[in-house]
Amino acid sequence: MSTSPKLKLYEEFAAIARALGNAHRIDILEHLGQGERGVDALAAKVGLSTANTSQHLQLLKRVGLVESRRDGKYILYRLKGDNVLTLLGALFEVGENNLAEVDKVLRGYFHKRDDMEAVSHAELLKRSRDGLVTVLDVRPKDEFEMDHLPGAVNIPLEELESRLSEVNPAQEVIAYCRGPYCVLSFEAVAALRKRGIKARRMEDGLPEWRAAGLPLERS
Amino acid sequence: MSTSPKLKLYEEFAAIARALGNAHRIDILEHLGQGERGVDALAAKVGLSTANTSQHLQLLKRVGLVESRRDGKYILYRLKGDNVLTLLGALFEVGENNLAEVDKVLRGYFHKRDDMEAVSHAELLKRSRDGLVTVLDVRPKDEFEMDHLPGAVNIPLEELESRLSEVNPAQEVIAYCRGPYCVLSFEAVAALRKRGIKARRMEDGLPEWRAAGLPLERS
DNA sequence: GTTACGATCAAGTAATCTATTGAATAATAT
DNA sequence: ATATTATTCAATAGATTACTTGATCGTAAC
Repeated sequence: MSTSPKLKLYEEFAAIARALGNAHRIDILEHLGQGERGVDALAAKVGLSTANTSQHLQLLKRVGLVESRRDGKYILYRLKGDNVLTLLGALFEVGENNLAEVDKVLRGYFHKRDDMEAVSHAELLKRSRDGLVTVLDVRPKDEFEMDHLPGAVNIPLEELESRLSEVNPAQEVIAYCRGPYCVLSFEAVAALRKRGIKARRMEDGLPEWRAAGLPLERS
Repeated sequence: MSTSPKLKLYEEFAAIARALGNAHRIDILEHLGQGERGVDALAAKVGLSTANTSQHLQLLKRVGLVESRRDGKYILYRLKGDNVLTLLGALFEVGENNLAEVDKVLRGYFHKRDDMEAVSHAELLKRSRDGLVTVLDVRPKDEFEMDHLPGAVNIPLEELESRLSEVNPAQEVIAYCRGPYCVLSFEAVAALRKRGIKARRMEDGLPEWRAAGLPLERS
């Protein structure tokens, strides 16, 4: 059995899986989910050296998870198609359902995920259109500017404390962030609630919103 | 930043991905998709030593992709929930769409996949109920006996040549197998067509059929 | 041209993964 | 009890992976 064609195929699939087999690369993919990024910018976001980030990106590219284009002296990387997000979603779901460790981290750190009943895209859209809620984008300013939910207000998490007056305390706040496990929105909801402001999280993040074909704004 | 909680979480997800990062383990998962199996039996199917298979299985178990139970002196492993199949499906899809290598193998070996327009579950079910087609299960006898599509005929691929007379040449044959990349059904369709018998493949395999909640038979 | 900057490459080290071997358990059959 | 069969454990060698460092290459600005 000199490597059957099936195994050859599986070897290719396994290579894709291996590419997902590193926490930093998953982090990189989440950031790319926000939109195109250059290597250096990404490196700063994920806290790795440029060279290292470049290598991770090349690996991801080799297995077809991301693609790149040159823009002047920058090389911009982006996710290659929506099925990458689907794959990540499937991976997260298995983890959340099948791995006790994940559950522990979620419950322990993320202040009990279920407590913060997540708001679905549909509900957010409806209540936002009716003017019933404040949609809060807690990502850094540069990410917000590239793309955000329609009508969203941007207060990066670090500034939330100091800019609390900008939030209308009479309305419920729905916070969102990069993805389903982005810490920022969990923290934001917790902080707002401590101030007595009604707050919930959107069920996932901007990339999933975009993948669902829902409208976006750019400023 | 002493490993943020997000990275800790991603590390768990990455561990799951790494578990999928080996062709043999994907093979094992495909076989487990057929149903519960003991270690030795599996080892024989996937062509690995018992010890090695055991280790792979334990790894898969550690990350929540499979679970096990004892039955007498056997320890039976099975997939842990349907989302594992979903994850595999997502992985396959990314590979098929984004990786040129995969496409090459598919076209090269599998006699041009698109040529054999795959039959959907719904179409198979309908045409089978109307008695218009022969549903052919080309997996080994033991797998067939555990579970198979209703009304399916079992002729393992190796026996197809010699048992060709059992196939009604007036009807179209729909062959299926273990999963979307199971070689057997591709081969079977090719062999049948060479004999002038109309034949197509089901779009994927038995595990996906079961996961879709469609009826099964046991003999 | 020269300089600056973003990105990649090449080489090296420590850590991890794969498969093998042979020994150790665990349950059943005699 | 003892033997048998199924599975796991422990130790190991060889391959692969992650990250660092410093050199190199491409493009744009001066």
